[in-house]
Amino acid sequence: MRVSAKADYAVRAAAELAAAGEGPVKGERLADAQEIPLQFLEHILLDLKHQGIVSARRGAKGGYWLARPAAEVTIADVVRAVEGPIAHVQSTPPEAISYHGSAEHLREVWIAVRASVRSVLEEVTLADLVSGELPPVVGELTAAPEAWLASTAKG
Amino acid sequence: MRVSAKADYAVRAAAELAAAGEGPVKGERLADAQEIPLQFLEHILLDLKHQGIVSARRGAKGGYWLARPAAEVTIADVVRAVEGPIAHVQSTPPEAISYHGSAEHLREVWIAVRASVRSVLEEVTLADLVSGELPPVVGELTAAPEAWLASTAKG
DNA sequence: TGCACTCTTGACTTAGAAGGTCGAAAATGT
DNA sequence: ACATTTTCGACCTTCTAAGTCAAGAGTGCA
Repeated sequence: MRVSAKADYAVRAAAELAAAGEGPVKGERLADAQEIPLQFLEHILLDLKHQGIVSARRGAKGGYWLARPAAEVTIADVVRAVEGPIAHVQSTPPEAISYHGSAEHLREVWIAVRASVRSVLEEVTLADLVSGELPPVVGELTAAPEAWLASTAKG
Repeated sequence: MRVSAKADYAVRAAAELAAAGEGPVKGERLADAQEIPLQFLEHILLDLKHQGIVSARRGAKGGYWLARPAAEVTIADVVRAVEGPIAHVQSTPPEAISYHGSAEHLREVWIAVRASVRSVLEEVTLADLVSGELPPVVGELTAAPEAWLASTAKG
């Protein structure tokens, strides 16, 4: 249940592209702006290209840009492009696992976890992210002070 | 954003212990009941012991049992015992990361993700899990048909 | 005491991900 | 046509996840 470096980098790079607007942006500029290792970033951008999230052109005036409008790309799209499906259990979608005995209802729990993650990541678009006008669900979840603490009351 | 085999196994073993009640249960019986590799499971149970979630005794009448009542152990406790903190980004708690430029608001998004995961995992106790009477939040999140689909409309 | 039983611990193996290096391919401007 | 710029993709190293193996140490019973 952790967010990989790859996913974090991918979203940051995509945000930078969303903010840049139309023209192609060089990988090096993205790497500088977000302090991401350049070579690693280019692998990530390649993944994003294969998933149709960014486009790229080589050569002197080349670079990367968003293949779709920033308002139509969600953070979930970006994360899935580099990490694969969200909230899989043992590399298997939770609805495809059958639990036995006392753990029978665990499937519902994992599905609820996936749904709750999706409720955030599929609502926030790159346009929301760069404008800072995040959808209501984010505000509701970050309103409670304990949301900002590393550990909760129970430890 | 995936659930490790270790975490899944840990919750299943803990559920089995919760269902078993008082007496010590042998590792082998847990492994059989939940189809978990025995040697791997015993490493996991050791983690759970170190975190004070289970107790153990060696010898002929030995085995494992829950150190606390099943209604006082949440799934979040179990997951944290084997995976470490929930929803960390690049092995760092999201509130400790500072994002620059266009990605400035990404921190709020990751914190919202963590809060949403916690809202499920910290609500469900082992007692809830074995009885099948899951708290309302799970029912709400699993009610929508798309929660049960591997991919959503947008892909 | 001795012994069978079971947890405890550490070393080891394998597979894949994280992160980085290098050379080739392709597009642009002169 | 040619040099420059930048993406593209193969390869390599380090680290973690997942799982195995074998030996050590406490517990109960005869």
